[in-house]
Amino acid sequence: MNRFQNKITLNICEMVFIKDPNSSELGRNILKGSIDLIDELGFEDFTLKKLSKGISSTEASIYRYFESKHHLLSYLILWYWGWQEYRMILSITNIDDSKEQLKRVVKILTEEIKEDSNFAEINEVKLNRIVIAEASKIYLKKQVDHDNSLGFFKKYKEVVQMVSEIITSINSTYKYPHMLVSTIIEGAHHQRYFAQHLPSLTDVIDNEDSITTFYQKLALKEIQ
Amino acid sequence: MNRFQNKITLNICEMVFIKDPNSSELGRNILKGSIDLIDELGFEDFTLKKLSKGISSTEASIYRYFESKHHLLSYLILWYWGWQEYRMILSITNIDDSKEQLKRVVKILTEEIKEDSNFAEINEVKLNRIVIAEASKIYLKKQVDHDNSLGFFKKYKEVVQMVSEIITSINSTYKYPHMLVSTIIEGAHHQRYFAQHLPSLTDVIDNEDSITTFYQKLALKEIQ
DNA sequence: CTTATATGATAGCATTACTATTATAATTGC
DNA sequence: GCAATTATAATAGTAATGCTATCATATAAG
Repeated sequence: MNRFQNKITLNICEMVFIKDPNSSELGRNILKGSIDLIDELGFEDFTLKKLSKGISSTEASIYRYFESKHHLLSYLILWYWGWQEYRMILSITNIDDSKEQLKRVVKILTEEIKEDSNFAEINEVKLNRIVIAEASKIYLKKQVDHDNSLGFFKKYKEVVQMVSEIITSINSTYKYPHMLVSTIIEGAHHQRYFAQHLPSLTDVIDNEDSITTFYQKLALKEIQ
Repeated sequence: MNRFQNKITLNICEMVFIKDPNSSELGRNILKGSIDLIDELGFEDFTLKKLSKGISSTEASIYRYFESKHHLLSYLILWYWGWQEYRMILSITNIDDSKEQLKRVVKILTEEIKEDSNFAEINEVKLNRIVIAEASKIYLKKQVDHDNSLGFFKKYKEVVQMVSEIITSINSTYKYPHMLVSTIIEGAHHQRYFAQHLPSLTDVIDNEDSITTFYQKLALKEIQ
């Protein structure tokens, strides 16, 4: 995968930011610093003031890139789904069997990210933890419809759509592809979180990625 | 169900409140008022100051019942799971077939609550919407381990455990009962929310409870 | 070398989440 | 029936938050 990285940039919809954080040193510091700090403190205790200190800048400067901390988190999540889409496409390239495709994309969507694949200033391991713990907070808000109209959830929807199409190509009569896919994605995130904090809500088996195994099997059984 | 209601009270673990809100008029006003207001404004815009105005009391008085607004929400969620546990038990009483039991409890956990069954000051229709939109916020926080040790999630775990046991009685070799159950519960909540706000993440079919149908079938197929 | 642009420094403001103090009303114990 | 306790209200206050506004300085482009 590495040899592609300097050839592509992930496009993030301009509605999420005021000024593209990829266009400057400060912008990239904001991205890197916010990922570190949100992962460390959690989104509620994360503030743009703390971030500005961490990257030796000021609150006012950060506000020239993002309208609010909510927008900043939304950007990170959007970036994550763009990245996942990219990984999914790579992983099924040249694979003809739809069932194998499904297994592979479910793996990508449910596995724990364990290494930082060196995408410039983005630490994917931390970002994955942030998505698990914080992503639902961006849509579980009264402003959801407004944010949706601005494209905040575009990449997430594309990911769901892509997997839904694989499912449909396996079983064209299956009625609930989107429901199944979003259940798997959100479910896997919950299970990873539960495994850490509320283990009685899950069934973790050591030395085995039971979460990925569970959802891969579930998907195939469900659409038969 | 109505004839039971004045005979039982749902016990909420004392760690969640300072003073039992069921023990006084003001306490009951707090419960009723907070359900109305959280449902209306969402949890982030809900404040104890606004609540105190709504129920003609003061912030300081509310703080004698609940340590924080987070504790108040936790109480409401805990009450909800106690109520769901009670409904589940009633619904499988005298039903011998485990598969039928599973269908019934999955229905309870995934269906939309449409009528207020008149449980004193609790409006279950609104509370159901609150659980869907806000419940994950109580555990997606850095304090989750601490809150867990105080029993904030006890009822939720009991509900998951109860369904897991039904699953095990259908198929004693099935490896992931808890994972399946928490996937169904959280999944159903997400789907209800998506149907309203992000419909492309789900598959809603009019005049049919596709969400309940989907999860009932999914559960049975999965554990075969 | 002027002018535009990006960033920094500082201050400020309304709101939030919560605490502290005192006053008053209602209940309970005797 | 009255003192003593307890519950609630009224008010004020505090530190932090999320965000804005202003002005100065550094840098870069034309």
